[in-house]
Amino acid sequence: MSEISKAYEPQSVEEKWYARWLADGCFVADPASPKPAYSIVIPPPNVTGVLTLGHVLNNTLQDVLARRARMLGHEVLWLPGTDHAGIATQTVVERKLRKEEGQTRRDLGREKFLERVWEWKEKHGGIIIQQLKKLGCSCDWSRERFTMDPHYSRAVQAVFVDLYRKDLIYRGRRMVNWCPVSLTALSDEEVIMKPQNGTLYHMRYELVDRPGEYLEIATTRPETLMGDTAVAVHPEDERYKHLIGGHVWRPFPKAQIPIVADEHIDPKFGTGVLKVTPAHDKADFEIGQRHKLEIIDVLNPDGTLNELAGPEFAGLDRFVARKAAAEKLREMGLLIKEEPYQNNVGYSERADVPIEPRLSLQWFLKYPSLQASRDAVKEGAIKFRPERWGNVYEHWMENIQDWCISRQLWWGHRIPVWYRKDDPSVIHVDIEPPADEENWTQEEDVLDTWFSSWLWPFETMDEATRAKFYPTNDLVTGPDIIFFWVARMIMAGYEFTGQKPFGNVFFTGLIRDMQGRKMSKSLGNSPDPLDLIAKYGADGIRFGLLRIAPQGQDIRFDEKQIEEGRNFANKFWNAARFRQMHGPSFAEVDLSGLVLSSYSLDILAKLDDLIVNVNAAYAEYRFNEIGQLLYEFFWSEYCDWYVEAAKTEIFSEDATAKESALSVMDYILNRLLRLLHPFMPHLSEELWATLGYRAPGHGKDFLMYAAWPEPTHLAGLDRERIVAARERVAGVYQAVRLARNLRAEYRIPSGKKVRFYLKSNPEWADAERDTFGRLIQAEEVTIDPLYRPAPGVPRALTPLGELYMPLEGLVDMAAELDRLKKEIAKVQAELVTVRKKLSSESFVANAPAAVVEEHRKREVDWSEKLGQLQKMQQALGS
RNA sequence: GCGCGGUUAGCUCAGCGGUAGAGCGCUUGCUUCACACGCAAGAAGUCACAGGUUCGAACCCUGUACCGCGCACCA
Repeated sequence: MSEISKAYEPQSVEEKWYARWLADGCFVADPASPKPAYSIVIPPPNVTGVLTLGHVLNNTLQDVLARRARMLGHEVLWLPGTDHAGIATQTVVERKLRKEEGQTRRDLGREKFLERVWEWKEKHGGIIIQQLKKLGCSCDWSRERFTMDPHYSRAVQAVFVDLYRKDLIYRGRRMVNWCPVSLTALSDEEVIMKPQNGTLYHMRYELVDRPGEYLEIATTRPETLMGDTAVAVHPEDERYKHLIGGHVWRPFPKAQIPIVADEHIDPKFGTGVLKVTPAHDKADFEIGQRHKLEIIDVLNPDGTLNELAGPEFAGLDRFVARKAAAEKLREMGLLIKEEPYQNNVGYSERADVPIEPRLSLQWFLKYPSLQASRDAVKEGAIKFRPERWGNVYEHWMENIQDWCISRQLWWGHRIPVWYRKDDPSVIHVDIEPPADEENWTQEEDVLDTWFSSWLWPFETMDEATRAKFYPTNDLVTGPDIIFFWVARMIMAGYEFTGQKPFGNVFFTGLIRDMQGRKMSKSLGNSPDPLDLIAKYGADGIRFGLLRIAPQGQDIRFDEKQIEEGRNFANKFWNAARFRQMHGPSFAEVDLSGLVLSSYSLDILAKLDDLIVNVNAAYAEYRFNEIGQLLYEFFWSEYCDWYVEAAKTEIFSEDATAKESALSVMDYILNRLLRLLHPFMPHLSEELWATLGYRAPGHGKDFLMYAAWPEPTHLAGLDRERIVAARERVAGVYQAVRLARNLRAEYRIPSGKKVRFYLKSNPEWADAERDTFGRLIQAEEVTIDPLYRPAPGVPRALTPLGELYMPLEGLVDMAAELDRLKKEIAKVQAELVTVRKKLSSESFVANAPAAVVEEHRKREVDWSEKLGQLQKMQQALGS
């Protein structure tokens, strides 16, 4: 046991233990183990990802669950890995290519480009995995998976083929969300509605049959009018009813387009007339279908206008074209007015630009196993925490639309479909290409990334692993991906394994900044967790975050909270250091062999309560409460009270008493370190080793494999004695508080030793005198049942007896009288409140006996206090 | 528009039917033999508002206001 430094320095300790755990294979899961299984799969971060505070919270929670499960004797699998993240990764590599080589992916060609992406992935990908290790995550790294591992890729394709054969996958030309930057279709979930300040243009189209008469139309998108193939009004709209069936002139390219009637039109909006552009709006497309309208697509995939828009617009960006079209209308005298207007526009989640509804040929999936998936959550086979997310899930499932699963990207799982070169309507759908491959061309598109991650809980496992560890126990994730990932995993689980993929889903809250804003790179309000780890230690950030992370509630991040975690670690460090200073610790303590002080019995009983409460909080995943419980017990009960009280024994000449107190400290610290381990693994492991503790565990020497402590209920000890001891300790502590109060009231400097007189029965008060005196910085506590205080000596009525603190003329008496007066008024007010309550018949009749009893006691206490104060007032006044 | 959260001490948050709690910050005093990343004492809240249920409400019910989120959306 070497001397340890005053302040905890986490960096070297954390590195050391992480390396040892790894070297010893502590995180490796054994499918052949006879122990009961416990498993979690990590929500695979993007390969391009770097650690955010969200990840820290999320993965700390998983680590807590995994580490506790190990201590409870489970064989634990925490399966890590990363997601290939189609668009994100492709974008990163494309950007790099453009910047460094001035090339586009098309310059390289598909194969060469993909080689580059893999190269990038090997070199820069998965930084986040290294960062998770810094956090202390106990993942089984030997099983790290990637959603484009060869096995995994095959599984993704097999699933596609399977669903195709079940008629759940089909190809169709439909309106999809098109991202003009990423140049791919997106699913509905990848579109975010944002309010936009735009302009509502009022324009007019001339009636073909009635030259000189016009229909007034309001639009936010004049640049698409070249694709208009009708105008629509509500069939019952009296203003326009007579015009239905007629035509108007589309100004450019000039053409006659019909006036149709459609229920979809809201007569109250704008002018009640809608220009119908079936190629560029979902609703318009549907109107077009109903009225068999022509579809004129005037946009290129990249959001510029094409030649169908006319030579003066072709090539213009959609937003430039908007102004140009409005300008042209103005020149033609067709623009009536422009007004500022706010509407909601769908944005591409990734590229952060407005998406374009676009008609294109895509692959779609009818979601499988919907019923089973809905029932699972509704009936509790899968439990969402907090439960309210179940409603969100149910609502989405109820209104679910087919999933557009094809993406016009290169990085991803290529769709296993081949078209015959001589007749593309003949298709081959299989994992394997057709035998005469040269006569076929493979589908260019890849699959949506989520079409691979929805298999994550089981396709990451081989058969033996799955037999042992699937279904997994807990999933920890953010509610923002409930549709993207959670719901789809449940469906995939039932569809492909016939089972739920996990039993519990714990949704964390979002971490926000102090202004309540989402953390984001562009705002620059997201602190780098690695900086925080360097500054406060991984255990500090873990504990700090866990303590403030309530159940599924958003969290405002404040570095102060992390500081608190670090301080807690430091306090632990010093508590261990204090223990270590007083000689070698006892690895295993048998309480029944010791003569225990009242203080020891009291703290041991509190430890039992702590274990019970911590277990109860774990059962409900109330992590913040666990943190709170540990903090309070350790800091306040153990350090502030027990250790301070036990110093009497520790510094005494009585070797037996000293050993008893030190043994109890070992007993407590031993269990406390185990309880702390999931939250602060490195520090607890270090102190476990420093103090030389061992515990009956699960075969390995590390704390991380020590058994989870159980409450003993102080078995084997005399119950009555415990009760009496605890009562006495409570009395002493209360007396200490009152004495300290007295000192502070009279502004006695903390360091000043003071003489106290205790008018009390010496028989037992004497036994606690040393400890009592120590706790109140007494020069001496004189116990004298016959003590006669001089008039006006400040006193406190304590459970130990009347305590006096002679001031020896150091205090200003006038100020003292003044203070007493105020105090008396306060006590009188309290008395009134209590008496009022007690005089209420209904209260006495209806409230539980214990509550009434407490009020009675309070009444007695307050009146005693009042009498006492009044006496003091008299004494001082005279 | 529909739904879900939130509103408690200066700040961040616990509490969810029986005298309002923690950490930070603030005030006062402490180089007390583990710890100033500390110790001790303290000030500080009509628990958003209005009704209701109850002997009793921050907590349950009904509304209102404001903040946030999700879903759906009208050009």
